[in-house]
Amino acid sequence: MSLRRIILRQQFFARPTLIVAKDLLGKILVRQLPAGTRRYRITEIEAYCGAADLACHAAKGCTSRTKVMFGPAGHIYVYLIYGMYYCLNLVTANVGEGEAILVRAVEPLFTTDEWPVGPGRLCKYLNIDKHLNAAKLGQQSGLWVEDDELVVSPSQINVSSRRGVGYAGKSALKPWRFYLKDNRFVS
DNA sequence: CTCGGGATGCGT
DNA sequence: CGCATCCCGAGG
Repeated sequence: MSLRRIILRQQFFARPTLIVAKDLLGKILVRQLPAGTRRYRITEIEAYCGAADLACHAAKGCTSRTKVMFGPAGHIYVYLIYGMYYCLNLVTANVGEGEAILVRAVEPLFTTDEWPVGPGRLCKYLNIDKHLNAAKLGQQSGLWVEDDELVVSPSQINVSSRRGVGYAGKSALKPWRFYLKDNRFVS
């Protein structure tokens, strides 16, 4: 077991989104709340790749909602979906590109009955809502990502099309969902 | 202003 | 498969 807890900095996220996505699998999402600090392994994510990606909110342009995605990497983009669930995204790539990664599922690294699988449930259990929107990952926001030096090789990653984006035409076919093989905390 | 629909989850 | 529930973006 590890344990050098190295916090991933802005530079980690300021790279091509598909690269960041694969590197993010297996990393540790940390949530710091008054009740304590909890750690979760990232097991499932999706890449959303800017204006040309019709499934990406950025395809609608830089609006009051999407401007966070167009801002600097390493920031948090949270939005409300279906009137009841929040989705957690981590901004990637360069300023102006409008790219981000949706965190869909994590594995709790502590004893719990939580089942933070699916973007809505994940936000529910980690107490993530619109107040975190536009914040920067780090101690200040109580949400960050650590590298525990676990190595995830490409052979341990499964790839598929993204969930719930059938409306996005050709973009819906992009193989931009990534999840850990042999991990039951996947949707 | 209205209106259609959504990066979901849960119960049937 | 239907539905809850509300914000967003498009259009008048």
